[in-house]
Amino acid sequence: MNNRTDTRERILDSAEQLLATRGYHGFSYQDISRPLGIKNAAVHYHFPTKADLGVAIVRRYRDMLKAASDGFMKFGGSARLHLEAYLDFFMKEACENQTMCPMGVLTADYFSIPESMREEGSKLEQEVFAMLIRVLEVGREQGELHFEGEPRTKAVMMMSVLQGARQLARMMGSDVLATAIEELRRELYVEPSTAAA
Amino acid sequence: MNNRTDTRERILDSAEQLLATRGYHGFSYQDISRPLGIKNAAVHYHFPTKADLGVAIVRRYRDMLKAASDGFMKFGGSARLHLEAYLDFFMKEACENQTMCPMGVLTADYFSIPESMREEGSKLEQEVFAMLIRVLEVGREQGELHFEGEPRTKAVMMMSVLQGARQLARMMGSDVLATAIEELRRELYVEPSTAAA
DNA sequence: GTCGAAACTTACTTATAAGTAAGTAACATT
DNA sequence: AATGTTACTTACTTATAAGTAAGTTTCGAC
Repeated sequence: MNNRTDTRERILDSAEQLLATRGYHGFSYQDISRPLGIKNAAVHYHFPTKADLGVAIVRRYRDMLKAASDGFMKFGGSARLHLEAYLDFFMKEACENQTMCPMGVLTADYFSIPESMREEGSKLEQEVFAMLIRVLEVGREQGELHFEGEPRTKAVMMMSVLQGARQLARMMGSDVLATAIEELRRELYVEPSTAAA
Repeated sequence: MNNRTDTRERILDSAEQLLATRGYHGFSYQDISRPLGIKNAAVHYHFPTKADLGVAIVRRYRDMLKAASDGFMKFGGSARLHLEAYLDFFMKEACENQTMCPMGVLTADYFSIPESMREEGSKLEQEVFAMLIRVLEVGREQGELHFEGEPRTKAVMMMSVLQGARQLARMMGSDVLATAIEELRRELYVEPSTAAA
């Protein structure tokens, strides 16, 4: 059982990395099995089809995000700190291996991935979106975050910027993502000039 | 010669569409040849390798953008109208067939496309980026556009939002992109509140 | 009317992806 | 000590992608 979980988990780790780097059609079972020193069919044992594997990756990512978010709520949970944690995590993940945002992968390959993966991706998207909106709402109430208009609109802008910048950074260099995140922080944290003077 | 150009151009049209819909690894020469009623090898005649085809698609897109931008300059060319033309074009292209932004495709598949395509993509990126920065600079001087900070930073944000929102719209629906573009316009066109009251 | 080049088609080859069926080693249970 | 289940491996099959070599048609120039 220890061994079982181990191999399964290692496959998922490797596949997640490959998916985020090369997209759904950009890697094969061989790319997973060879570096792990196992056989192709071993991967099929744990994940009969590539669709199963894809779904499992997204599901695990959802679980991880949920756990991280829940864990954060337990510590008082200021909206600003919650957001900071997310941005730090996002930035670190992006810079370490130049991967795409998981939502970026899913939307890029959207019309060529199995239906089951699309469904799982849709759930992830709704959860991330809901989380962001919630943080923005609470943050504004707490006076920690500042923005005009609907939280939903701001959430759309933030998700788009993060995903877009992370992808652009692969081609243009990581400072593009750093610039974008810095600007997002500035917009949200600095109070509008009405309070000044 | 008429016929030559015709088939070549039709191949490019079809391949461009496929690339923007399914990514570089998501389509094959068959997907191109079959609907056109030609043979697989006919595609290879015009584009010996898939890398050649990919490069040609990006190159043609660059040429098209350059022509459109140049054409716009001839008509007086207010920065705001130039930007409007680009946003309209972008929105229309996205909504008609739920394609990705060309830069989105290139960055998503970045580590699994041929080197030659990466180089061509890099040129496209620099041109789009330069164009955007220029429009922002001129627009601010003309008093048509309003934003804080460096034009480069604003350009990074805009490119990221456009690319990110266009991809997210494939999963979440086209109103996400509409919302994002509307918000971009609002930010740029509405003067900051210091001028009011 | 023939020659040659352009624009293909026919008919392959080679590699790889995804998946399966049958067998085996280890270990856990009764 | 036999039995079964888990976690694999070996050895395939099938499909498809990418590319190539050689032949064919068309059509304009000479």
